[in-house]
Amino acid sequence: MQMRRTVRDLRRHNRSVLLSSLYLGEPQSRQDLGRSSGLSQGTVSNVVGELIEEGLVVEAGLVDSDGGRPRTLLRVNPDYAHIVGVDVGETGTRVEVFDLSMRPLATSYHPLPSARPDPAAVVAQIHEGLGEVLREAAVPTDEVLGIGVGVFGTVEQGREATVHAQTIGWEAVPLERMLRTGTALPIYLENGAKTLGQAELWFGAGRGVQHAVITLVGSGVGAAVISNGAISRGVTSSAGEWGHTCIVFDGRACRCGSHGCLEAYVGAEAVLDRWKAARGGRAVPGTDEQTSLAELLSDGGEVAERVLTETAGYLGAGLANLVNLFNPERIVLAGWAGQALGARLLPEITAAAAERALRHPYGQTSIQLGQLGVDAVALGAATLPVADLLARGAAPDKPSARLDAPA
Amino acid sequence: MQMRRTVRDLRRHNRSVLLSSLYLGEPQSRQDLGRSSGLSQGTVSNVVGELIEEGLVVEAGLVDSDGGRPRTLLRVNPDYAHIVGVDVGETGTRVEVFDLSMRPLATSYHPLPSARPDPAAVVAQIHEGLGEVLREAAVPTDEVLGIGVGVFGTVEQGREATVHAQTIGWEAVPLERMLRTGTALPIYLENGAKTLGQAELWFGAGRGVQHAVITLVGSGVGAAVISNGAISRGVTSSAGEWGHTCIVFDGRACRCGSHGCLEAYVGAEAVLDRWKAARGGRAVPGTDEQTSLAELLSDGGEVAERVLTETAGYLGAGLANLVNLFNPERIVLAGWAGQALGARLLPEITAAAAERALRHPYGQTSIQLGQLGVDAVALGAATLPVADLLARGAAPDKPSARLDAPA
DNA sequence: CGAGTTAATTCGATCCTTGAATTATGGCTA
DNA sequence: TAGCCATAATTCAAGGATCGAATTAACTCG
Repeated sequence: MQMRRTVRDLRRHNRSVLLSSLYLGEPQSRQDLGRSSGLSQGTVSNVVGELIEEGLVVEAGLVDSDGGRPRTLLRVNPDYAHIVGVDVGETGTRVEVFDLSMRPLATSYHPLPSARPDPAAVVAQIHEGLGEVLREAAVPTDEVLGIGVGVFGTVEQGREATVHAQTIGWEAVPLERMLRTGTALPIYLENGAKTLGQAELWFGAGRGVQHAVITLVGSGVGAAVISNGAISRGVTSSAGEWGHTCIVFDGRACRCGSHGCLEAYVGAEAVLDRWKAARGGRAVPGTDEQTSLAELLSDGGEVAERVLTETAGYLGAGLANLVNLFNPERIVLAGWAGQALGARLLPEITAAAAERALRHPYGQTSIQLGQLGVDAVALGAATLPVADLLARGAAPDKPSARLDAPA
Repeated sequence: MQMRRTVRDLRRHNRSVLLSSLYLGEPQSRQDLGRSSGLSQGTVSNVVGELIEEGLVVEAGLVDSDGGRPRTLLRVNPDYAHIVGVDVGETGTRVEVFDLSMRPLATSYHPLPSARPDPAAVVAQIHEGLGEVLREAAVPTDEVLGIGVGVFGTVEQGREATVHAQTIGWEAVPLERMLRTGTALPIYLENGAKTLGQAELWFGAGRGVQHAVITLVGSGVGAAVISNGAISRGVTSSAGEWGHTCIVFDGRACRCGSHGCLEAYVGAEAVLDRWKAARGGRAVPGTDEQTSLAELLSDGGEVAERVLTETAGYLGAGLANLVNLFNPERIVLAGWAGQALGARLLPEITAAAAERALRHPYGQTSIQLGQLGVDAVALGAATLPVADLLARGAAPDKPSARLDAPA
């Protein structure tokens, strides 16, 4: 039960409502805003005036009517600020700068030095990448709204976010504090699966949806659960570990230490393992997981097809569980392996899910492929500072960008 | 993104905050309220004055201080209104009246005439029970805040709530409209597992917790997921169908038509089936499910123990899935079979869950037995009108109960 | 070029919260 | 028993926000 206090919070909230509507929707006139928000014309005019004066919103053309003053369309000013998105993946670190409309302006990528990287090395890479992209895009630091970081492992939010990644030996790594040593910019840390989910929610296959699950199938398996338009985090932000739900009681061993996890059946590594086993132990073709999976998908032989059919069954069962537990409007199959498998097997996968889910909630769900590709982790990370901007209705500090307004 | 509008919504919201704090917490003074809500003394005084004038809140004694004016404690007036809670279960219909503090005043129970009851028959039973309990408790209709109904099956909220219950052939039954024909009181319809969850959340094992899952194990298996202090519903309110998540890929047939559902392993009926199979097909002792399960728990023989150990394993795996997906602070094992199994097997169950859940989220969760028993479905149903009262900060219509206040 | 139409702004009325000052209510001590 | 002190609760002017009606702005059409 959050508490609102003074009449000023009202204004903050209404700014937030209008700003969000402009950012997430199409350009709108003041009239449209009034109708959709329920605010009176006068108030909309007033608030919008403030936003324009601060440079957050700009007028964007007129739409002519058949007689009558044409409405002026409004949209968020893409040049109001820039945002940095960072994707700390299992193989490397990608840093990107965006303008406020999420157009990418510059990118940098550094592969990780080892499979079990030292946190300090990762932090150094991020700082380095940050300098590179800001220089390349010629963005001064004080025009950056904030830095969003999507990282593998569990991010525990608190006074200072910490990262847990059992598989590579990170235990309560104070990544936020470590990052702060190299920059004064606001830092937002979040699990990579969740940032990708946020990206698909705002700009991809989940647009406009209030209840969704964005699944992420790569070598590992995860999910971002969106409930009432917001990501579910649970008490220590580790909700959504779909990959480690048990789907075959006492089944195949999983790298998490348990048995029968979904990841141990549909994660890319697991799929290839099962293929290898089905080939009587003969190594699978391909030089890395991605090419091997491509080989499997194009093999066409009886053994490969059987492995794929089984995979579709397991994945369908996993999706059916999501349908039954969360009753979402939409399920998005994302992640490199998910996209690859889905491109070929989506009919089989949805059929397997339909067979196992309860009829009624299944009928309310559409299962789609992700639209943004894997790079979307950095994009999603960059949405974190923006989400904060929208929620506050204003940038944290900058009091007002322009002072050349009439007195 | 809900939109607040005028400055009056502010007042409504602050009323709601103070009222909720008084209802859900201990009696508090105006000072305490100010501190916990962040509102100024003056506003608290003002709002509380209104609430007292309307009869919603009463002063409840003084607490003396060491020198200085003693604070007057405030609490919600238990006699401000009454609430009716209805439990439409698979075997019968229970109707109860409560005062606002949820003290039960009268109860009525009608067993269902058949295993596949006609909706009209159920509605007639409810109306009948409603008349009975109001008469017995001598509560006039206009003192009833509303009727909460917890019903088996899925309740789809919309303009008018409808009920889907695949297993007994109810398809989009317009129960709310049917109930309205017999009474003018506000009606709140919700799935029974969710109302029980609400009861445990407010008054039982989930008190004060923001992220919880209340599981309900009876003949069927369900759950209520509480996220940020509120029940998760999903897009058509059918979220939480934990019983029909797949836990053994292509395992035992479930009555939902799928295979390997959790319910097909740990639902009371399924447990007894497995016991029967383990006895080589010999019927199990006991006249009904409840007594049979009690026999199983007290049998002590090797076969029975094996069945119980397996049950603990399956249930633990199901709970581990909840831990991984929802990252709750607390999991409550409720429902008659859940309570019975848990009373004896909780250590085994939690051990099985610990073995399968991710270490970090599991460490954040405590798994407990339900505290309220099965009758809590009606209690939870009765909380629905109260929750609405708290959210609005006032009763929907009644403008002001007392007019004998000073001008 | 003026009438008609629709968009946006302006401004007084109303409502709410804050924060300081004031009033209320008790214990303690001389 | 009277007066002082401490704490609780109320009162009230100031500041801020929204609404709604009236006004001003901008454009089309005949």
